Amino acid sequence: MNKIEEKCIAKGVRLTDQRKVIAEVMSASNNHPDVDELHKKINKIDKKISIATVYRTVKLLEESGIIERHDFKEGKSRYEPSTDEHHDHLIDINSGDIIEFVDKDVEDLKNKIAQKLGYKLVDHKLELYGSKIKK
Amino acid sequence: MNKIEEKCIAKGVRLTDQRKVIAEVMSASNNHPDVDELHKKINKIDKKISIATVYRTVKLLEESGIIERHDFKEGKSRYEPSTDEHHDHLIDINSGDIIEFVDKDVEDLKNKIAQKLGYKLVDHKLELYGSKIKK
DNA sequence: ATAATTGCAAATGCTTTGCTTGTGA
DNA sequence: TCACAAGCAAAGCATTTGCAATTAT
Repeated sequence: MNKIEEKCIAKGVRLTDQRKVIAEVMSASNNHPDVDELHKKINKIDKKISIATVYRTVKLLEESGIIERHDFKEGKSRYEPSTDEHHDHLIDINSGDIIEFVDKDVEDLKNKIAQKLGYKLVDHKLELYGSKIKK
Repeated sequence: MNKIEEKCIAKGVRLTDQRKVIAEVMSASNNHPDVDELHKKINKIDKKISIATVYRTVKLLEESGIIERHDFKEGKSRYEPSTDEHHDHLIDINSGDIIEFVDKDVEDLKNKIAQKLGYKLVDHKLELYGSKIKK
């Protein structure tokens, strides 16, 4: 059983056949798929799962904190399994590749800034857009 | 003449009556309006300007670097006049208020991280979402 | 003059939803 | 059993676009 299924059980999210397939594909993906990409992969396993179900499930999983949604500079959302440690993203503006990174200094700064402004930090994102430096 | 009109001339962006009104409203706004809010204010000055023109103009101005688009966690874009110095945003999750801040440490860190990952930084954004701390 | 711009309405792309049928606990 | 989930098609919302008429330079 994959991580996402486990978390569904832990959170009391009902596991249907469709959700199991979605959980499986989502767990196996490491490239922040959008709903359409997800749906295509899912349909290779079960042709009958509709895109509406993918939308509903992805929303449910996000609201349960099991996966995370990102809105990079495109018109659509991308998803990834939640991780224990917060990380940020660098998006390659040429290839579209998404690189994850963790930076403690950034995390500290975020909190410090929010506090200075009189706010409790609830969520945050740092996105870097760049082009590869040729060696 | 406002800053946006000035920049249009500097960049060779043709100034139509409609664009002058849009530039004026955009210049006067300090709260990151979305296209609909913009259109409503514009229509108080000139009822005949269509929302399609607002969309086209806002896109043109953004591509010319005269204004900036932000996609906060809503389904729509918000705009603000470009500034000389880069700044980031803290969004009040309760009121929707947007607070701008400049933090040199953050700017330095962004560059350092991109460089470490082998990228030249082209664009970047840090968004903090928080709730006001009661005093 | 003429290439660019506008307004309108229709089209788009992503996402959500109403409704009926199916199903997991 | 029965509240919840799925499939389908239709609707929703922000944004873009084709086209004919208008306008800035």
